[in-house]
Amino acid sequence: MPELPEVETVRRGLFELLIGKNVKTVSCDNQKSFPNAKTDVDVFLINAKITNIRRRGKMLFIDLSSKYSLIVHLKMTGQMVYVGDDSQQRFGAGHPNRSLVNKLPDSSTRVTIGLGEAKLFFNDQRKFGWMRLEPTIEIDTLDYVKKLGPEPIEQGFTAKDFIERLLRRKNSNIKSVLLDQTVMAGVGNIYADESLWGAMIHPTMLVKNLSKKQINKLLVALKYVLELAIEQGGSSDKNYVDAEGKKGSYMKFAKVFRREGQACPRCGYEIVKSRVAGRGTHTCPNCQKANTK
DNA sequence: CACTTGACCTGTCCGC
DNA sequence: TGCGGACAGGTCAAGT
Repeated sequence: MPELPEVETVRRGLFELLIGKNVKTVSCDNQKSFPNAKTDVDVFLINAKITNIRRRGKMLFIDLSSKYSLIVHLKMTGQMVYVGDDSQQRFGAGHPNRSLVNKLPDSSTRVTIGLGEAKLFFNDQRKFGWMRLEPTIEIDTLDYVKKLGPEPIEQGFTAKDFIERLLRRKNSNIKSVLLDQTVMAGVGNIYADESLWGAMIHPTMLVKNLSKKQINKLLVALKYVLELAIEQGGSSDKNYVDAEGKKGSYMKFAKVFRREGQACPRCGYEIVKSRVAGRGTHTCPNCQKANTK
């Protein structure tokens, strides 16, 4: 579920809520959600102070004064939800978040981190997500961090870089390359479909058959959708919520994602859903031609 | 090497 | 109303 904009939204929320807080208790009810919990938690997590919250691709790093960091991957259905003393006041009576926050922990809660009066819940319905405790200084050397490509929206990521990265897989279809975290980090199914629509490129087009102009247009479209989605607090098609339990509103702006059967906002043709790279894929068959060039 | 499939899990939705 | 199957935004391993 959560892609770069969703994870970034969670990061910003956690940054506001968690910095300076001390971890007091940790409970984990699913071993796989926190594999090294047993061995390291007592020493490096309990009584540690939270000093920073960072993001890389779809991963979160919660840095601690113990020189360890909690690395979190939300995968499809993960949530990091903070509930403090003031959570009830923050959301007035009748606000949907008030009841959501009230219900935690729930059946999807895998890890509960006690922070004095407040609590941080790692919820994950499908149990694909995980958190691990690792020495902060070693994060960049971990295989699953090291292999990540650059962030498409970082300062200094140019069209030249983009072309160079894409061409590493020139014989592949463009959608699977956008989803490849080693090419670029952070793009998932929603923003792959949305950016390809924006650039009027069919997802099955091979990278080598794209013109330079099309690739430039794709980068502009990709940055646009990612930045808009961050502004909108991400996309909540289903499970996703931010650090306060709020849903994101990008889906209101989505042009094709989950809009099969509706009219393309650009040309009025009916949006279709197909399968590309093993994923549900949404396109406008008129704006995005599969076989040009 | 590139691509597909299945696996990891649970919940929901759709058709019968 | 109940049941079975398909499907869901991520990633990895294994197979073709």
